[in-house]
Amino acid sequence: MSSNLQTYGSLMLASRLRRLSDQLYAGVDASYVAAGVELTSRCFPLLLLLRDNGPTAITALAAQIGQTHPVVVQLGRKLLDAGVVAELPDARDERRRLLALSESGLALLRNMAPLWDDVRAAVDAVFEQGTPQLMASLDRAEARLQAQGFGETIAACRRQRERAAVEIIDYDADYAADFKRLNIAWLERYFYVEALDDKVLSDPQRSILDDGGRIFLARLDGKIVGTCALIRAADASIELSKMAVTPACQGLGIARRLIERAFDAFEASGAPLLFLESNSKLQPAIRLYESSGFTHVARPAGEAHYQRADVYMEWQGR
Amino acid sequence: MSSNLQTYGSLMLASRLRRLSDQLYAGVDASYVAAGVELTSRCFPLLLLLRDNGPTAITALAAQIGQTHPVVVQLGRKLLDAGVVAELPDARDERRRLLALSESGLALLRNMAPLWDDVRAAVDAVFEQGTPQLMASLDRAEARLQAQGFGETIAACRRQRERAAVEIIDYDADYAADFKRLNIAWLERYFYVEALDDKVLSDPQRSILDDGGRIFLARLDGKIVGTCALIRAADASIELSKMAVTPACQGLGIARRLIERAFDAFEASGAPLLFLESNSKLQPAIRLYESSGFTHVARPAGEAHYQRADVYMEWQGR
DNA sequence: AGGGTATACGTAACTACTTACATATATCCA
DNA sequence: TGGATATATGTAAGTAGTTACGTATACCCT
Repeated sequence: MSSNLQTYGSLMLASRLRRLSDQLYAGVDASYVAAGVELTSRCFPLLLLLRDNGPTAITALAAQIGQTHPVVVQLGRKLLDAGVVAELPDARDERRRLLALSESGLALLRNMAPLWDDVRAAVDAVFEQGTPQLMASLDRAEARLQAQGFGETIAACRRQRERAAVEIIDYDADYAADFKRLNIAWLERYFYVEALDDKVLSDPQRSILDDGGRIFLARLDGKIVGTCALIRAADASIELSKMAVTPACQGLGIARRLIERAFDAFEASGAPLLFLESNSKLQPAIRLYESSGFTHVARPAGEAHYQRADVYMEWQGR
Repeated sequence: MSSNLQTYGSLMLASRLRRLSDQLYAGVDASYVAAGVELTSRCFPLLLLLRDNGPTAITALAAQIGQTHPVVVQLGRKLLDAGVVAELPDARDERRRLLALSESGLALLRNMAPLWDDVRAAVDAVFEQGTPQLMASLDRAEARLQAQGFGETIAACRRQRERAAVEIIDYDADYAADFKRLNIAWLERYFYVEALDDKVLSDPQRSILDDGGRIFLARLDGKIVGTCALIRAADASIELSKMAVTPACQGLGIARRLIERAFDAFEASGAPLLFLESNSKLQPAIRLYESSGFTHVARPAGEAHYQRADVYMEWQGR
């Protein structure tokens, strides 16, 4: 036997649910026709709501049946024609038009009771006692999807997968181009490339590593997507610098993991002080630094290394 | 809080499944757009089938995705335009047109793998570990519906309910009109009304009951829907007669229950013989008599009561 | 009080299906 | 072997929903 949709599991869930829904609708409609009911099954959610909640405005109905308001407008027309609902104005809001169940609508609903018993029994037959669990599952799923749409849920899963797939690795000469590319892109995005930048970025071996500094890289699927560096200052203190993550991979916690790795290296080095320089317009970065244990302190004597630096922070440990 | 669809339980299942399906489709499509996939999620069932089953004809694909063939024709056009499938003729059947996955289609599917992992993870998140049960439930429901459509399932439930709601009661003068109506309708449907019929049916009290006969009625929701009678013959044997069930209520086992009640009465009466006369063209009725313990025997001396009678049976007990 | 913004409803156009029907080829059977 | 019947595909029109947009009323804020 060749493959069919069942083979693909939950990937094809939407398709199978749609098909199931269509079959249920068709069956119910057929049984209504057989019973001489003139309206289709799609009309009854509306009628039941009107019975139980009294006269209701179009958009309120739409929200309750979980569909858009044009559906209610169209259904409403049919129901008015059939005489099972009446329309009345809303005294307090002239934009509104209330739909209300008519006498004949109420009579119709009373007549439906035995038919509906049959429908419920048929659902139970189809799901073989699984109906309560199914309904509970549906309730939960609807609540979940109300809180967070399915697209966002997928995006969250993607982020989580990528987060797990990101590795933090040590610098290697093979990555020189990546290191430069990421930092230049960052500079061009937020500032401009100063003379010192180009010197440092073009030869990280001499400008950072040979002095006892460190460079860390974040790798996702073999591609370098983030970096940061520890640079040894003249007085043996260490500067956290060259922090950059590609925009496509922001929000995956990569910066935080780079910093954590830097903290490990700093602590192992025995250096007396870890500081950083940044710019006040980089609020998300600064919040990250603050939440990682950096505090704003007065800059010690001496000039900032870069023109863009108007923020100075020192690390207090985790 | 006012009612919403959850309140109505499995009656609104079709509506809720449809809504859920739409939300899932929309979410998946959004994630495809975000990932730069040009095709919509509805295309992929087809592509997966082509990958796993090789070149396939239009209607075969339609059957496997569970939709009608025009869908496949339309989808196929889109997929051909996109270059992900190719079409080829079927050497053995010139009516057929086979769709086959192209190289770029295969490449596309390979690229989808991580995205689909996210979709599956998101489904699991939405159903909170309930996915396996849900899929099992779906499998069962689909199998059930394939064996018997939902409309038929509802009809079967209706029959069962009505069967349970039918009561067999004793005749009462209030029901004289019903008794006559049912029998006349039956006669006009299959034969014509003979002189003796009208005499018997118009005054059952004198023609049946006063001789020690019995009449039983089947009542559904207060309405008389079936009848049968025991008529005492001149030689003290008893004839089962006047069996009629309204067409709308046939198939509910009403005739059988009427007969069973007649058997009870016959046994209580102590009469020596229970027989019936019928017509060979009433095959369903005759099969019922046969399965209830009646056997065909030679008619004893004497004429049949009615012209239409060409079948004579006697009861051998249950 | 009045001007900008939000909300309620209606309408038009689009999507993803369906059913119904037309046409060509295949198959079966006397 | 040819004629009836069945099957494969295509096409047109209908259905149940959607999004996008227009208009009128309500609301909010200074």
